[in-house]
Amino acid sequence: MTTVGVPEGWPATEEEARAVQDELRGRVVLDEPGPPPGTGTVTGVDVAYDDDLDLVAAAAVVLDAATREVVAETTAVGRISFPYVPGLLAFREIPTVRAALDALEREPGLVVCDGYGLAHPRRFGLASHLGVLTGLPTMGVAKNPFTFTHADPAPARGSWAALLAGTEEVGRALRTRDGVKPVYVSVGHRVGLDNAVAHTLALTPAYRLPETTRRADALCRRALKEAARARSPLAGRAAADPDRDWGRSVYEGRRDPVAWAGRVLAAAAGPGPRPPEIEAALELAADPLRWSRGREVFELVRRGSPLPEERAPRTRLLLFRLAELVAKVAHNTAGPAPFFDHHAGWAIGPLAHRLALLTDDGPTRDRIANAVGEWPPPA
DNA sequence: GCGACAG
DNA sequence: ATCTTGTCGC
Ligand SMILES: [Mg+2]
Repeated sequence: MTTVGVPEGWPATEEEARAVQDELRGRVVLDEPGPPPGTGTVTGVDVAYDDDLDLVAAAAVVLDAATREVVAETTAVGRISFPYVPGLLAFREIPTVRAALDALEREPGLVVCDGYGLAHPRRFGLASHLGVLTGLPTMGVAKNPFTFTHADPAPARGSWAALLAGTEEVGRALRTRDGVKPVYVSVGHRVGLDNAVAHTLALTPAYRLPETTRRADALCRRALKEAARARSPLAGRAAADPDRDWGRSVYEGRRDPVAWAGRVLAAAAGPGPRPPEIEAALELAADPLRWSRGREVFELVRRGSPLPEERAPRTRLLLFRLAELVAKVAHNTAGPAPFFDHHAGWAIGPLAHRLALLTDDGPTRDRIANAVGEWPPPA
């Protein structure tokens, strides 16, 4: 298992990500038929997430194309590199998927992705993107329809209906099992559509989804559980927690939770130079007109925050956590659904308390206590 | 402007 | 994707 961070220069906004797609889309190769089904190897890639733990796990499983037996498999774990935005899935999945592919000791052959390739608003879905970045032949098999409408294919396995963008066929809804919901096949890089459909049928001897994605899906989920367990061995328990109860009462007693959270963060950050992420959270909290941008600030803070196992100063880690909570509370107050955990604000008081106990500076400690407004009863 | 929207 | 028990159907 390899570990990866967010790549240098990785897009941080939707605008940047769309620009990257427009830049790279010209490099897709669409005039190669690609490897014939049943020859060489086929590898499935897939990703599983735990957004709360900021964890992504990817798997690559190489199958013998003729026998469909597993001949190699790798996993990689990384941080969340981008939020899920329809049309920008690749920016969320690719860094960790690439790490898993790079860890392979043998050539992957044709790569089968869990999602779309050409059948994408800008003709540059996950499979296309991965193909351009790796040079490997790629195709996409999606479980759900996306942008393009299609007729319902006949009930027999092998039947299909075109995914049409105007008059252009960008993919096919393909029935892989009799009477079962179709999958959605589109080409990625260096593979033709007929060939992609043939591969999909060759990979679905028993179930709706290709064996490649079934195996990669199972493996990356296992890898995610393993990574989550390694990070917090005690996760999963829910015990009575007096600190949490106190945090709840402090938070819910506030007239203006967002401004309060901002003042607590300001006190905890102390005077002097502050990391830009903290600064952003402070500016967010200070201006009600910005609260609806809480989600973006949350993502900014999350990207900049040190990993729990990193040997960064404890206070710095907690400060970033506090900034995340400020952004969450702001979003929950003014932002559009979906909301963060409704109880996010409950953690602010206890977190500030812990931070205060860790600071050597007496005045800062007092300022934090002051900003919070009350202090937990001694245990 | 509103809703839909791969994983 | 993820949260989760039972339940409807072959
Ligand atoms: Mg997937």
